[in-house]
Amino acid sequence: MITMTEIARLTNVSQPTVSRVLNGSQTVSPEIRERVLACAREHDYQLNALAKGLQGSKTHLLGVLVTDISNGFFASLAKEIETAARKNGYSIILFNSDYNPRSEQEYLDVVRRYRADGVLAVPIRETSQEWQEYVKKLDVPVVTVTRQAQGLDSIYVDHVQAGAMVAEYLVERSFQRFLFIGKEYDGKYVGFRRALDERGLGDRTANVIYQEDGQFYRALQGLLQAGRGRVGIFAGNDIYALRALDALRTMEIPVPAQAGVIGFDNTDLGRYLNPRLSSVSQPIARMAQAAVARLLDCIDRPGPREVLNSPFSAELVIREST
Amino acid sequence: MITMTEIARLTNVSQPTVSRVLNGSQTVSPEIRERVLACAREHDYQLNALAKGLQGSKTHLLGVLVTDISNGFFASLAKEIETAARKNGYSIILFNSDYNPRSEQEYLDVVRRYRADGVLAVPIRETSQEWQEYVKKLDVPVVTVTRQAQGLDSIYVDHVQAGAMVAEYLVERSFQRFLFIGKEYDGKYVGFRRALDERGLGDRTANVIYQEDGQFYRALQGLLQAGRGRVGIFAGNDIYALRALDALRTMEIPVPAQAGVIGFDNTDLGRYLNPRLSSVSQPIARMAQAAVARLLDCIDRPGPREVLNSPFSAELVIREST
DNA sequence: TTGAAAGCGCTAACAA
DNA sequence: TTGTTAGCGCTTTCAA
Repeated sequence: MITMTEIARLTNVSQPTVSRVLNGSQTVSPEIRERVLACAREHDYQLNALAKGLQGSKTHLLGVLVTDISNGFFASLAKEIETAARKNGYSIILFNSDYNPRSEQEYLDVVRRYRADGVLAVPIRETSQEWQEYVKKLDVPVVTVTRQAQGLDSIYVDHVQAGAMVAEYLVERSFQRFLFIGKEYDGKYVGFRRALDERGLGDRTANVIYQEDGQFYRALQGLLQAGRGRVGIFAGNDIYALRALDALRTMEIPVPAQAGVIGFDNTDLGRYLNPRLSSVSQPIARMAQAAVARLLDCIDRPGPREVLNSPFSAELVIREST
Repeated sequence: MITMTEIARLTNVSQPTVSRVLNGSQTVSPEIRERVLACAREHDYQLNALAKGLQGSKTHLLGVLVTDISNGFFASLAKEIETAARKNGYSIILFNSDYNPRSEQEYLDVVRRYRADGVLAVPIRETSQEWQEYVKKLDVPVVTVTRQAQGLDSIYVDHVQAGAMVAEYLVERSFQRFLFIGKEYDGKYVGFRRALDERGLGDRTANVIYQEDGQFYRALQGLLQAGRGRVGIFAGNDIYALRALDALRTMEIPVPAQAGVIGFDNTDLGRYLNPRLSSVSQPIARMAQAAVARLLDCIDRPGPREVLNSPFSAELVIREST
C-alpha cells in the first residue's frame, strides 16, 4: 500500500507537505495540493491508522463489550453503537464476555493493547469491586451502558424502578402470585420483589434462575400447586419470556387467563409472537447515541468532570400475554 | 502506560532485551528475564499493538463485515467468529453494511486503514462485479461467509440446493401452492423455483419481497384467492417466517392445515414459537470455525493457493409449522 | 547473551 | 508556503 513518503517522492514535495494536503491544511499552494491529491487518488492511498495512532493522536477505535451479542437486545445495541460511532469517524472493536468475568478482563487488556480511545461496556456485574477496579486501571474513558455502575458514567434504564413498575402492573391486572425469571441480584428482581413486599404479597412471590427447561417447569409447577390464583411471570429478558410462554403451552396453562408473561427489552420478536408478548421497552437507540456522545465528549475534551448518571425511563408495552 | 523503553531504563538493560524477554526468547539470562518480567508485571505492561503492527508484522486484527447484526443469525455468526478468532489471538473490528453497498465499500477502506490482517465478510451481493473488485483491491485475504462468491474463498450453505430441498419437502407434504418471501435473485428462490418448475408447479408459485406487513398480507391474500389447495410458504429467513406466521394468525388461516411456513437459519427462537417453526438449519459454528481457520491459514502462510469453495449442507428441521 | 542502530508511517515543532 | 528534524514503541538486523 502506498505511503505518504512514496507520494512525496512521486510528486517532488516533502512528506510533511503530503501530510498537510491529505489533512486538508489550508497553507498549501493549490498546484501542489492538486498534484498530491491526484497522486493519492491514482494510487488509492489509505492512511495508516496505526502510524497515526502511534504518533500519539487518537486511534479512532472504540472498544465495545457486551455480555452476549447473540441476544437480540445486545445485537441491536451493538448495531446502534456502531452506527453512531461510524458517523463520528470511529470504528468498533467488538467483544463478547459471555458472562465470563475472565473474558471480560482479558478484553479490557485488548482495549489497552490497541490503545482504543474509549470503551462502551455492558459489564457482567456492574456493582462488583472488580469491574470498578478494571475500569480505573484503564486510562481511557469508559461508559457503562444499560447498567448502572456506581461512580462510573452510566447510561441505563433503572432496572429497580422497572421491576417495581412491572409488579404494580401485574397486581393491577389482578395477578395473584408472582414469579421472576432471572438472577436474584438483578435490579429488576430487587424492585419487583420490594414492590410486592410492600403490598404484603412477598410470600406469594418466587424467583427462579433459568438454566434449563426442566428446572423452569418444576419451579412453575411448584408455584402452581402451592396455591391458587393467576400467576404473573416476569421474565428477565424476552428470551426467557419466549421460553416461559412455550412451557405454559406445554403444560396447557392458558395465557393470560391463568398465567401471564411479561418480558424485558421489547425485542422485535415480541410483536409477532403468539400470544403477542407484553414487555418492558428500553430506548436502545437513544441510549446508544447518548453513550457514544458522552464517550466522544470525554475523549475530545479530557479532564475531570462529574460522573454521568443518566437513567432513561422504561416503558410498558402491553400486548396479549398479560 | 509503560513502554519497553521505560522498563529497560528501570531494569538497566537495553530496550531490545526487554522485547526479547517479553516475546519469550530463550537467549536471555534467567536473572535478567526475571528482573524484566517482574518490572513488567509491577507496572502492568501492555504491548502497544499499534507499534507492533506498524513495524510490519501482523496487526492481529480481523475485519468482520455482516449485513445486519441485529438479525439473530448474523449475531450468532459474529459471535462464533469472534470466539474462534480470540482463541487464536485475534481481535475483531465489526461492521454492519445494513445492505447498503456504499457502507460496504467504506468499511473495506477502514479495514485497509487499520491494516487488518484479513476479512470475513457476508457481502450484500456476492455475485456483483463491485464486490469482486473491492476484494481484489484489498491486499489482504478475504473469506466470504454464508455466501458463494465466484472466484473467492467461500464458505457457505448452498442456497440453491437448500431451496430445492425445501420445494421437494413441501410437495411431499402435499402443499399445492407456493410462496417464497424474499428477493428474486436469492439463491434460495432460484433453487425453490426451479425445483417447482421441474414438477410442473411453476404456475402455482409466487414470490414476494417483504417490505411491510400490509404488502405481505395482500400478496398472501391474492394467492389464496387465486385458487385452492394448501399454501406452502418458504420464508427467506426466520424473521420473515415469524411475520408470516403472525399474518396467517391475523387472517385466521390455520397452520399447518391450510398454510404451512418454513423458515431459514433455524435461529433459536423457532424452537419456542407457537406453532414451533420448521426451518432450514445452517451449521453456523462449523462455518465460522472453518472460515476463521482458512483465513488464518492464508495469513500465516501467504502465497497463491487454490480458491476455496466449501459448501456445507443445510438440514431440514421439521417442527409444527409444516 | 546483550547492545547499538535503523526504520515502520505518521504528526508536530521549528526553521527557512 | 515549504522543508528539516525528531520521535511515537516496537522489531529486526548486525556487532560486540
